[in-house]
Amino acid sequence: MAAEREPVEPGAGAADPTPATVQGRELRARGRRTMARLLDAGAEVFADRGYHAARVDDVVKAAKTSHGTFYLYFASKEDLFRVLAVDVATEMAALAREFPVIEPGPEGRAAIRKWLERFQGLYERSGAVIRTWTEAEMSDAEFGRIGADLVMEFTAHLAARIRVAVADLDAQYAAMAVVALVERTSYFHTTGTLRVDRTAMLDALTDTVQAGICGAPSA
Amino acid sequence: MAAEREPVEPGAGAADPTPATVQGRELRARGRRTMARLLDAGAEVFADRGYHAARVDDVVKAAKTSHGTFYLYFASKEDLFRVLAVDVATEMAALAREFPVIEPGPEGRAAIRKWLERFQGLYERSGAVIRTWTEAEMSDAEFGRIGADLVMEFTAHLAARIRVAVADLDAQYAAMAVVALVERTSYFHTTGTLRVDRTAMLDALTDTVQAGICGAPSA
Amino acid sequence: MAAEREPVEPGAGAADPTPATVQGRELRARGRRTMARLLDAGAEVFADRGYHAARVDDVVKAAKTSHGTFYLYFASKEDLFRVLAVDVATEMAALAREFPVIEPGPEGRAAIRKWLERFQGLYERSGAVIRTWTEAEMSDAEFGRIGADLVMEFTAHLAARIRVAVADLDAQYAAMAVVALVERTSYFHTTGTLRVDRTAMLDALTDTVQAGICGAPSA
Amino acid sequence: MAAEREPVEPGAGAADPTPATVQGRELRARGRRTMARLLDAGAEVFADRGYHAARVDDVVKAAKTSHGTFYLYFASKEDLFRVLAVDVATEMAALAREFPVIEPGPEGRAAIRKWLERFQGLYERSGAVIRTWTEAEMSDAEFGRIGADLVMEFTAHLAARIRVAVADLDAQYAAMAVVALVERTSYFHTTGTLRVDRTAMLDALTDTVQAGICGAPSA
DNA sequence: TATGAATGAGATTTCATTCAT
DNA sequence: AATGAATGAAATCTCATTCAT
Repeated sequence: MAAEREPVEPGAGAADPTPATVQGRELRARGRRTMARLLDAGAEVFADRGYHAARVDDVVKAAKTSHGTFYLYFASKEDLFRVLAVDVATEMAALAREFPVIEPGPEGRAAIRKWLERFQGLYERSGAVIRTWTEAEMSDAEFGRIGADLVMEFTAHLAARIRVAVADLDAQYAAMAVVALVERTSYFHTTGTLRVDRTAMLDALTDTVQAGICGAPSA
Repeated sequence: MAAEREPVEPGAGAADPTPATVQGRELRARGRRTMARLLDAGAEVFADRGYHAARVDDVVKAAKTSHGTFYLYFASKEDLFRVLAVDVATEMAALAREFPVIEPGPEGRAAIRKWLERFQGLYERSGAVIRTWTEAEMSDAEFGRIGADLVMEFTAHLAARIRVAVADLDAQYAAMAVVALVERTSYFHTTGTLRVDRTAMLDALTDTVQAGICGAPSA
Repeated sequence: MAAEREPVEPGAGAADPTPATVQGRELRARGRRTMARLLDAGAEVFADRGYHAARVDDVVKAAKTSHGTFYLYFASKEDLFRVLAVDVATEMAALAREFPVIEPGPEGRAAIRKWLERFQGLYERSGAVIRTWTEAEMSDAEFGRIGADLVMEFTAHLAARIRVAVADLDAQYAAMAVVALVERTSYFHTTGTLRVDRTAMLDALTDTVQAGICGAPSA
Repeated sequence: MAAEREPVEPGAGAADPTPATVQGRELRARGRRTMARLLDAGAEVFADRGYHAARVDDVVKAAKTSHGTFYLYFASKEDLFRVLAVDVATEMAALAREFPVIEPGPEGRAAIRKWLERFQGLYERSGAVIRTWTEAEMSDAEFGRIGADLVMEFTAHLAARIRVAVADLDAQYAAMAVVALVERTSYFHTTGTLRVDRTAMLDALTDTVQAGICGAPSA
């Protein structure tokens, strides 16, 4: 029935916390606040219950607003998720571009360590969204692509850096190994599957990455 | 939903492909065949669509049977998943117990390589169920435990073996690293996120594990 | 989300009161009865309230069944209406094919009169569906077509018969005039807009048609 | 819906394009312009989508104004429609009063022809509103009455004129036949169901009316 | 043992109308 | 006089589970 509504402009841009336009409407200050509340609520609810179990009702309750208002800002539950996902993916990609060239010695170690710390921070905040990508069996898988694409981009950036460091290693593979290591470690840590001290974990991770690529422990 | 039903005897045992008793009923030949069909169908459908998107209707269609029959064998959709999950978890645990002691040199390499190949095979067959654990936000979270428990057990076994090999390394951490590496690599490979040749992937993985633990590449 | 359900086979055939297959399922006796109840209820509710105001809830209440059941037989409210509409359209078309050759004299008159009576009967039973076609602004107008097509077919059949009777009259136009006259008269009568006795109305109508085409009153 | 609101002064008068007072407020120049825009937009949107499918949102967008403003001028969507409908009904009634006495011969023919042309013009402009009356199943049916009343009035006027012309014919019925013929023909023509040239259609219509009432073609 | 049919709670989405500035 | 934002009742549709044969 709905049929002839103009095609809903996909969620929103990305970088801005709250965009100036949604679904063709201009947003004023109040509207922006409301949208921000919805985004926060969405992130929280998806984190708590996962994509499927999350009901729009939970989101609007958390945002202290109404169903009607929700659909003023997002075309659907999926749309909300997409906005959040694209945001996180963008942040991740930016972080990947800042992955340091791996060098032996204490300076190299410090650089890696610092980067990992940032990654872990991001994961702690947005891990729920990231993990939900795995529920990729969402509508038409058109969706799981966001996750897969990100992994590819992420890996590519890392591989570029690693190539600089060690020529005779399969950089592509190494990059993937780093991604696997870092992501899963953060995953196990954040979900509490593995109870390790955060600092200890980051230290170990740093050593592994450096050693794994430079071929020898830095100590 | 399931609400107030008397506690249903949990799905089935584990090792046997199809058990002799379900929900208090004896199973004859025909019954066993039906159950087997349902299990196969379940594995396939969960693999294709993920836990939430999988409908009981899809399962019974794939098994060429009816809704009524489904509930003769399983107390619920969750019950079916649990049975499948426990099966895989059991296999995984068995595999973990056979993780070889890591040794330098070609023999060590061969042992690792062989083990990894088996893991990869298992993952290829049952990865869907494994990945679905990540949708852990299922009812009562009582469910995500299966996955977390398995990871712990798996890691523990590996750590035990590693401890034998290299005393002065944080075995616990190393084990987790191996798990992360192996699982994610298989994941990326199976889902097609990263297009690598299977053999090349296993070779690289083998090297990494051996080097990572023994401190030097085997060549 | 729903996404990948097999395309819903459009309603059903037409001529049979209740078809043997819906949405891929075979129908047994009980199923047929239920479907028949739903069709009856639908016709009634659409008649009472019109397409838009009719709620699925009204239909299932009238059919003494549940929402779930409704969607077992029809893909949507629109689907139900389409089935009813196609049924009526088919009956109408059949009736049009039986429109008599218009002849002067008492026999001609009797033939016309008899046909009009049948038309009026059909209209009385199914007028609600027919009138609803005017609400043609339903999804994509793909729908109003059923009505428009029927009018065209109807008119074409009549024109063919009229051509036989009077060569020098614009048969196409005459046919349309007859359609207009007959349909609206039935409409005004059925809705009570014009309170005329049924017999008187049919008599007058008969005279008009005969006179209009043969050029002179039959008396 | 509207539920328990105090009775709102019915939309507006009728004859004036835009009245000086709405809902108790005086209208200045700007206000009048806004109201005119809303009326135009309403006519257009109702024509395009029909009463039910028309959303207030469509109307305000077409009028380049806001929801809030809409309710400054109309108590409800229904109110807007009523205003439009009453306007058209008034025009129609006026037209009916001018229906000529049917006389044989060229002068009679010309008079009829002229009148029909005016009718057709009006129908072309306002047909959408007229057709929407058929969606009479609006709230309380209090609404379909407008249409039915109009038809009655229209028919009554015609009957009066016809009575003058031919005493021994059932004038009441003849009038209805004319209404049916004229309205449906215009309908089929405007909606494109029947593709006939406008002039040809009017000619044929004229002949039919004259012949139908005077008993013989004018030629 | 098997199955087609039925159920109904619950999830998403729409849109006329009101509010606050 | 005007407007963007908010509201929430109501409608459609889905699907795990139970029933009756």
